[in-house]
This record gives sequence, C-alpha cells and structure tokens, in this order.
Amino acid sequence: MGYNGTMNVESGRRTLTADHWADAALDAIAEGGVEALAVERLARGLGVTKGSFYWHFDNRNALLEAALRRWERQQTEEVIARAELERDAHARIDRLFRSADGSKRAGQLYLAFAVAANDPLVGSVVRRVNQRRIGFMVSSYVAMGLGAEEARQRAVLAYSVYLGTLQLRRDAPELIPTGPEFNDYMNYISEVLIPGFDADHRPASPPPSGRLDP
Amino acid sequence: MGYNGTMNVESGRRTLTADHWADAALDAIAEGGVEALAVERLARGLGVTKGSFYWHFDNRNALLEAALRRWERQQTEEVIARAELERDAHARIDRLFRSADGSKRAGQLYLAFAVAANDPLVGSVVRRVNQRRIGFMVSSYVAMGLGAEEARQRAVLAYSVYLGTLQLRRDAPELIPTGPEFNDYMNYISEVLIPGFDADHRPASPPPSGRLDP
DNA sequence: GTCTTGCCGTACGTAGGCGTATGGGGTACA
DNA sequence: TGTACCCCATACGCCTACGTACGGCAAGAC
Repeated sequence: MGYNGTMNVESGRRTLTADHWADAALDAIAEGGVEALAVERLARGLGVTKGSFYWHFDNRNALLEAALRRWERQQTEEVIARAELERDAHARIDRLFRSADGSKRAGQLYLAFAVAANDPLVGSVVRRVNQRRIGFMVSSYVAMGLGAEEARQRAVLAYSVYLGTLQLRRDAPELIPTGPEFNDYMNYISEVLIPGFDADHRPASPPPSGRLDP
Repeated sequence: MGYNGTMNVESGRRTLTADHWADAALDAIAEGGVEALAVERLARGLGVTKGSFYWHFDNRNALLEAALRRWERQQTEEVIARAELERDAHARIDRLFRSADGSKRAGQLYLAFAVAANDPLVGSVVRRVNQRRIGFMVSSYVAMGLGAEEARQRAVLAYSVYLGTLQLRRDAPELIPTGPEFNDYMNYISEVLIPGFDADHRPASPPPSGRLDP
C-alpha cells in the first residue's frame, strides 16, 4: 500500500512528508472535489492512519492550505515557463489553447477549486490565479500591439473560451474534436481569437507535447 | 418559518408538497452545490422536520432525482421558448449571451450540477442538457446558411464562451464589464461569434429584460 | 361520534468524519 | 546497549447526517 512498515516504496523514504499529503490531497480534489479531501480517506490511500496525518498537520484546514499553496505555486511556475518558452504573442495564445488538450488533471483542479470558492481561503487563491492568467493574456495581446481596452476585451473572451473548453472536456467530451479535426478546430479558434492569425501560414502539425497547461 | 402548524403562508396550502421540497433542493444546490442538499437542513428551512420529508420521498436520492427532473424540464421549456421568441438566428445567439447577464441562479445551477457529474444520475442529465443546448446552437447556425461541420465548430466555440462566461461571472465578476461597457463587450463577442454580424446596424440599447437564460 | 387517512413530530440506531490522547516501534547516535 | 526522538497506530469522544419506527393530530367520511 505504499508503506509496508519499514520502507516507502516509490520514494525510497521510510516515512511520509507533508508534501506527500499535499499531493495526495490535490489528487483527491481533482478527482472528487474539495469535499473529497477527507483525512481518513487519504490515510487509507497512503497506507497509513490518521495518526500520521495529525503529526504532519494541525487539522484538515491546514492540509487544504498546503494543497492550495502547492497548486498556486505550480500555476505561477507554469505561467512563467509559458512566457519564457514562446516569445511570439501569437504562439503564446495558440500554445495555451492547444495545451488545454493535454493536462486533464489541471483542468479538473481548477474546476474543483472554483466551485468551492465560497470558502474564503479557496476563493482568494482562485481569484489570484485568475488575475495572473488574465494578466498574462492581456500582456500577450498588448505585445501584439493592441490597445489596453481592446487587449482586455480579447483577453477576457479568450479566457472564457479556455474555461468553457475545460468545462466541455469534462461534461461533454464527445463534442471536442479529436485527431486531425482538432487541428481544424484549433485553427478556427485561433483565427477568431488572435487578430492577424492566418492558418495557411502555419505548419501542418505543431509540436504535440505542450506540457504547459495551467 | 413558512409553516406555522396549521397554514402554509405563501401558497395557501396547509401542508407541503413534493414540489416544495424539489424547489428548496434546487435553491440549496444553486447556493452550495449538490452536497448542500441535506434533508434536515432543508427541513429547517421549510419550518418542518424530517418526518415530513420521508413521507414525500423515499430517501435523499429520490429528492435529487426530482430536482434533476425539475431542472431538466425548465431547461427544455426555456430552450423552446427561446426558439419561438426569436426567429432570426442572429438575434437568437445574441439574445442568448445577453441573457447570461441576467439569471444568476440558472448559471449557478448548471455549474453545481456539472461538477457533480460523477454521480451517474446527475451526469446523464447534464449530458442531455448539454446536447440539447448545443443542438439548439447548431441549428441556429445552420439556419444562417452555414454547412453542418462549420455550424458545429461555431456552436461548440459559442457554447464554450457561454460556459466560460458563466464561470467568470462567478469566479472573477470584476472582469465582466458592466453598464455601457457591457454592450461594447457584447458587440465584440457577437462580431466574433456571429458571421455577418455588424454592430453598427444594431439599436443602441437592446431590450434589457431577457428572461430566457438556461 | 368514531374511523380512516394524510401529514408531520420525536426518538432512536447507525455510519462516517474530525480531532485528541496516548502508547509503541524503529532508527540514529552516543 | 541504551536512550532519545521521529513517526505512526489505536482507541476514544463528539458531531452531523441518513434512515427507521412509531406516535399524534387535524380533517373529512360514514
């Protein structure tokens, strides 16, 4: 069960760390929402009991905070990585949306946290993440030469499309094209969202492994 | 408390009905998610006790089913009403998005049900609702003269924008323009999503009370 | 006036989840 | 070898929520 009494198999460590718990918490949240963050349930999944948890954390809320910090940090790192990877603003936005096809867990995590934003802790983190993402998109549009207001309009629309696509991938995945039709759909989205985009001047097949989905 | 022992005030009925419970369940779900559908909690809100509930329903799941049926029926009725109200396909889509500004509860309900789609009962209803909505949008685009495939592409994008706007209105409402800027933003969305749309030929202020948000 | 029926209150059993108290085993280090 | 410390197991109390059993009351039927 990942812990046999003397040795933790996957990490070589003999005992668990707080990060192990935080990762398990994020997995549970991505799968079943914030309510699925249950201490004894996670303990069973890690092959230990509550005794371990309450040694590493004060209470359930502390674990939720740790998971939120971890999630926000990953978001921030990936935003920076994205900004450094693509210097062309067109390529940034195009790549952002193509990457939404890849990381399923990231989308589930956002949706799970967003629906639990009643909790002030969760809500504040969700707000910061959204502001950072929107800020990134606004700056990308500004880098294209758009004015401040038009850049904001386009960024809000583009982010809406991103969130909506996240929802559709979860609620009605049969509607999202796959295979070669996905490229056609992406070109259509790019033409709509990126001013001056011309699908005919793009390579037929972009780099398939875009691991920078927020 | 809505029930004083001999007389139900708001409806004139002396006792509650199953529909009263279903409505209260939908209110609770819109406010706090499917997990907020708690029997004793709803009973307190209605001014009665569990004894009433378990006379009208077999168990909590039966109430969830009733609420889902009620929600799906409203969705269907509103889709029909929307189709009958606007015969111009342009006006249909434009009105759909403008109405998203109005009914807050409807959006919260969709998001609450969608995030609980792990439950097979909830999931099947959410899928049907999505298929009906997308079908409506596809037919609207086809009515504009678009081909089947292009209509599908545009409908998926338009519905993504709709869902994403729902999310943003809940998670980052400060990003959605209000007042006169909302019209500018809507015109921009319409230009992007509706082929042949020309904001200059529209009246300055559309009918403000569009009560047909799904 | 009694009897039935619809609707609800009350009390109880059960399960799960949080948090606490306390003990114990293993490891490092002396 | 012994000891201190890290990490975890166990047992318990508490609360909440579901579901059940049963009793009660008001109104119409007869």
